[in-house]
Amino acid sequence: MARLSFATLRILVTSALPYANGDIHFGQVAGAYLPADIFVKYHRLRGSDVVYVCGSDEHGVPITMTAQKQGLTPREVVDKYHVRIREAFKDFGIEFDNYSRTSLPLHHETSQGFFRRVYDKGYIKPRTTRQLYCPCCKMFLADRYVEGICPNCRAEGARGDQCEACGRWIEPFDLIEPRCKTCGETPEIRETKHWFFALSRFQEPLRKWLASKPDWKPNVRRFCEGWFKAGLRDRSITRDLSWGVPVPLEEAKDKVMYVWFDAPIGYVSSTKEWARQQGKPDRWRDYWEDSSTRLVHFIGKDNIVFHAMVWPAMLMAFDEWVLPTEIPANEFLNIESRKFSTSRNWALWLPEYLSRFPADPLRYALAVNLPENRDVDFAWRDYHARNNNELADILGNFVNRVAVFLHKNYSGRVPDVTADDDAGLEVLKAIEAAPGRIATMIDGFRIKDAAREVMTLPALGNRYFDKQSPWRSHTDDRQACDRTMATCVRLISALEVLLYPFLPHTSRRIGQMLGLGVRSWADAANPAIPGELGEPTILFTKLDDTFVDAQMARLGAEPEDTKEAQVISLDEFKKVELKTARVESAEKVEGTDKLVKMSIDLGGEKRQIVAGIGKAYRPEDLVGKTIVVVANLAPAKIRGVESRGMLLAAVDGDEIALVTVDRETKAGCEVS
RNA sequence: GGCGGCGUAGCUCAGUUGGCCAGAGCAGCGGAAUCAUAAUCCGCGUGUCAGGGGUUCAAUUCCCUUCGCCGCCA
Repeated sequence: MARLSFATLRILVTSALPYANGDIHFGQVAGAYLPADIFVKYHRLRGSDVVYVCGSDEHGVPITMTAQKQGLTPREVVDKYHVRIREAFKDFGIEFDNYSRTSLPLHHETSQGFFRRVYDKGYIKPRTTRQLYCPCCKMFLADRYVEGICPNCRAEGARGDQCEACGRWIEPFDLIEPRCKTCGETPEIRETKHWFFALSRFQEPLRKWLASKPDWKPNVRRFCEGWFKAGLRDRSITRDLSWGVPVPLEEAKDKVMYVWFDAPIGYVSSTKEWARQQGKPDRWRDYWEDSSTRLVHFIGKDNIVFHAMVWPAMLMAFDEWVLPTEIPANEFLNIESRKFSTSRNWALWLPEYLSRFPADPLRYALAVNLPENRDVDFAWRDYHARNNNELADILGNFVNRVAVFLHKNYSGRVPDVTADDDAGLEVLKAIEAAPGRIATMIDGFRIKDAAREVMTLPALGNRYFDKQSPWRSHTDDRQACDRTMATCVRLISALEVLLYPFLPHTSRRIGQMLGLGVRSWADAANPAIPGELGEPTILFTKLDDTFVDAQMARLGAEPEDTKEAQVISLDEFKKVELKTARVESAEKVEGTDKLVKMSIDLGGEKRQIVAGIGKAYRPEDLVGKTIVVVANLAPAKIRGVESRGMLLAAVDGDEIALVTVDRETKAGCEVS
C-alpha cells in the first residue's frame, strides 16, 4: 500500500543513460525506456509532481575506439549518435522532461564537484598500478584491447580479459606475445597511478540500506546479496585517457574519470539542465535534496550492480542527495529465441524500425510482454498477431464500429443519456474500476499486467455491443439503442485516457475524434462524452501474411527450419526449371556496387537478368561464362531494372562463387 | 571451478506467506451473429507444472539430486 502514496509525492524518474556509440535497440527499449515512459505518462495524467530525465552517456574507451575505426573524432561520434538516439526516442513517443548529454560543461562541472567533495571526505585515494601501455598509440590499453596467445589453451587471438577459445579469464600481463589491438605493436608494462573509490567501506551501510527495501524485485536483491558475499572491493575510478571528465586534482591532470563514475551523476546534471530550461535554476534541488523525493531508476539487469551498489555508495559518500527509492530492473529481451548480439547483428534497432513502421504497435507488443520477471522472447510472428488480432481487430475495430454506426444512424451525434439497465451498468462499473486497478499495477511496476488490463476494456466493449445488438434495437427499441451507443462512447472516452501511457499516438487520434480536451487519470473513471463524434478513423493497419517472413529476412535469419532440413518431393523440385545460359554481356547497374545487369543466351532466347554479385565479380569477367539460371522464376524489377531469371551461386557472406558447368555444353541445356 | 537463475498447455507468458478441479492470450476445433478494418461474440484443454528422490495431512510452490539453457565471479 505504501506505493499508492506515489501520487502525492515528488517523483524523479530516470532511465539508464544510453551509450552514444550506437543506435538504440529493442532490448534497451523494453528494459529501461518504455516501462519508464509508461510510468511517467501515467503519473503526469495523475497530476503527480514527476520529472523524467535521461541523456546520452558520451565518455569512455569504446567511443574512442569507434571514433578511431570510423576515422572520426570522439566528439563527432557522440554528436552523431546523440542526435540519432534522441530522435528515435522522440519518434517512439518517449517523453523526457530533459534529454541531456554527459559531454556538456554543466555535467563536467557537476561531476568534478562531486568527485572533489567525495575526495575531500577521504573516500577517494590514489594507488599505483601496473598496466599495459602501447608506445605507438601513446595510451594505456584497456584489457580487451590487448590480444595475444592464451596462456591456458595456447589459442591465438585471446583478448586481455578473456579467451574466446577456452572461455577462461585472463590477466592481460599473462598473455603470450601481447599486441595492441589497434596498431599491432607490442605493449609494455608501465606503472601508473589511479584513484580508487572506497566502496569497501560501504559494505555495511549498503547492506543495511538494502535490508530496508524488502519489496524490491528479487532479481535486484539477489544480485546484491551475491556481491555482499564476495565482499565489496574498492574500485578504480580514473583512467589514462583524454576523452572524458578531467579529474579535478592537480596531481591527476592527465586523467579522466572512469565513465561509470560520471555517468550516474548525469542524472543530476540532466535535472539541473532541466531546471535551467524552466527558468528556475535551483529547482533541481527540490528533487535531489529533498528526502521525500521518490527517486526511481529504470534499468536493465546488466546495470543492477552500478545502480544498486556503486551509485548508492557514491551518494552515501557525497551525503547530500537522495538515494534511489526504487530500482525496477528488467531482464533481457531475446530476439526470435536467440540472445541479442550486436556483434553478430542479431538485433533489432529502433531507428530502423521507426523508419518503416508506426510506434504504437511496437510499444504494445513490447509492453504486453515486458521482461519483468525473466528473459523474454520477441518474435515478429507475435508482433504480427498482436497488431492484427488485438490492436486492429479488437481495439481498432471496436472504435471503428461504434463510430461508423453513429455516423450512419445518428449523423454522428452521441445520444445524451446514461445507461441504467443491467448490461449498461455493468460496463459503467468496469469503467469506473479500471483507473484504480491499472494504477495499482503501474505503481507496483507490474506494467505488463497493466497493459493487458487496459486491453480488457475494448474486448468488453465488443461483447457488450454484440449482446445489445444496436443494429436491431435501432428499429425495435430506440431508447435501448441510445443507451448502448452512449455507453460505448463512454468506454472509448475512458480509453483515450487509459491508453495514453501505453499507446500515446493512438490515444491522441481517439482524442481528436472525441474532442474532449485534456483530462486526468481520475476523469477516466467517469468519462465525459461529446455531443458529436468526429469522422471514424482506422486506428491500425493490418499486416499481411508476408510480413513475418520479410522481417525475418531482414534480420538475416536462416529459415526457421534449418535444424531439421525441410524435405520436398521430386514433383516440387521439378517445378523449378534450371537451365544453362551463356553470359553475352554484363554491366553494373548504375548507382549500385553490388548489382550486375547481364544479357544471357538461353539457347535461342535472349534474356536480361540482374544479380547481386558485383562485389565478387567484375562484369567484364562474367562475359562468356556458362552459368546456371532458374528460367521460370517470376520476373521482378530490381532497382527499376527488369530481371527475368535468377542465377545460381554459392554464397558465404561476401564470398560468392558462381555455379557453372564442368564441361562445355550448349546454352539452354536443362539442368536436372 | 564457485555462486545464482531459469526449465508451466502446440506458441508466448502468468502463477512466493505450500492446499479452491493449475491459469491467460494466441493458434486449433465447433457454433452464433452480420453494425464494423471478412472485423465480432459464445463453447471446447486428462498439461508426467524438465526427470528422480525427500519433508508434509497436502508441493508447480520447501529440501536434495540428475539433465538442459543462461548469467555473474575467479
